[in-house]
Amino acid sequence: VFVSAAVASILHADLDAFFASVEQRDDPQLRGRPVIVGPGVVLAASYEARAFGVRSAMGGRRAHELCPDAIVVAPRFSTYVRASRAVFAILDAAAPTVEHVSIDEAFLDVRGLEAISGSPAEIARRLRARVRQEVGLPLSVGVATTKHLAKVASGAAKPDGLLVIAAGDEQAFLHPLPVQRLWGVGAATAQRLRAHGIVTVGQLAALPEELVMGMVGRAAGRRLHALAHNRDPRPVRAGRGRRSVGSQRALGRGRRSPEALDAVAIALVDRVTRRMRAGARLGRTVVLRLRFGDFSRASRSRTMARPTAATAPILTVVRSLLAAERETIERRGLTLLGVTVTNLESSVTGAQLELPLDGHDPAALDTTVDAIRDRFGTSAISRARLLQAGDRAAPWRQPGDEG
DNA sequence: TCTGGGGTCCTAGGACCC
DNA sequence: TCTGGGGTCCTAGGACCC
Repeated sequence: VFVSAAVASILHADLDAFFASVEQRDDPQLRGRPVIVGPGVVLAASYEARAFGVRSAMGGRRAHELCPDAIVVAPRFSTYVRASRAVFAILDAAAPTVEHVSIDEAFLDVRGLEAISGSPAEIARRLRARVRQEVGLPLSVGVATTKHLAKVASGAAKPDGLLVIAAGDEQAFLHPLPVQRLWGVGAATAQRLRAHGIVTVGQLAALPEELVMGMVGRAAGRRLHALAHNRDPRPVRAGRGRRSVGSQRALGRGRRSPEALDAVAIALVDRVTRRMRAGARLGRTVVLRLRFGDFSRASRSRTMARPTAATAPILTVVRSLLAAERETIERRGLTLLGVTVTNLESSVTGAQLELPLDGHDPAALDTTVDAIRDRFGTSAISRARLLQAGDRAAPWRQPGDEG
């Protein structure tokens, strides 16, 4: 399906400096002042702190040098999750198709809502006002014909702004921007383009696709060329599920005994499997992430015969992958250990098989969907909707399979 | 600047299958 | 004995994003 909206009706909603804004909301003394959510690496910086050059992912020491007067507060993740849920409740009520991208970001497709809710710009204005009034947070919104441009627009609208790129104005907006503003262009790709004298989106757009592919690789080149021309066929997808669940822990420089490492592994596996069970998800591939004493990285993975969310089999795999690296770890030291489970599928396939697929009885379907929600929680329902819509990509177990 | 924690997608080679 | 043409799945690593 190639979705290309004739009018700008895709919204990208993005909470400004999310963690830092929540802290300023809850402590009036922090308002108007540089706030860093830390300590250690900067998780979020208020706009007052950003004015001094402080950025997220920056080391705490560097941040202190740039902005010695910043107030550093410890993160309160459960408060952020609550705030995020309150915002998403408002977004979910505003459009039938809302794609949750991360804790502070979402796409909305508001096509066809003109008669009920007004123009996309009016919907965006109302969303911003409601989030401000009801949750107390600044929300920036970009409106455009594609997801990519809506995201670029919300970025340009920040802080606390709204920017609508009308159909037909795309190239004029896009072309003067630096290439880094394109989705998927980071330091490495920007450097490669700069080596060819390409700095702006306009310069990139002037090149034939083959040339761009030669500079940055096949897939990336194709995507960049399309984005520079504002071609982005990705539709807004309701409630897209996550593809992996992981947890990791930095270990510092000190040496750890195999027993201490095993204790960390147990804690990581426990965290990951708990989250999988809470989300009714099973996984088949276990990835062990390692970072050595010199900060080089490696990953080791193993795919199991059957998907699971149980602690024991996943811990067994993690232990065996870890044991195979023992010598390397002893030689080079270990500064980070992580466990990620991918190849996820929903654990509710048993219930899915009970759907009356050939009956087309809406009442029976509703009953089944309600039953699934009661047993497995709302996270299972997005999957059921996808299947209802005929999503062939969703895993579909055969009746003879176990589980 | 000595370094968090959570993710996504792509590439490439090898094993294996018909 | 040598080899076509099509494919899937797994593993490891890299770039990127918030």
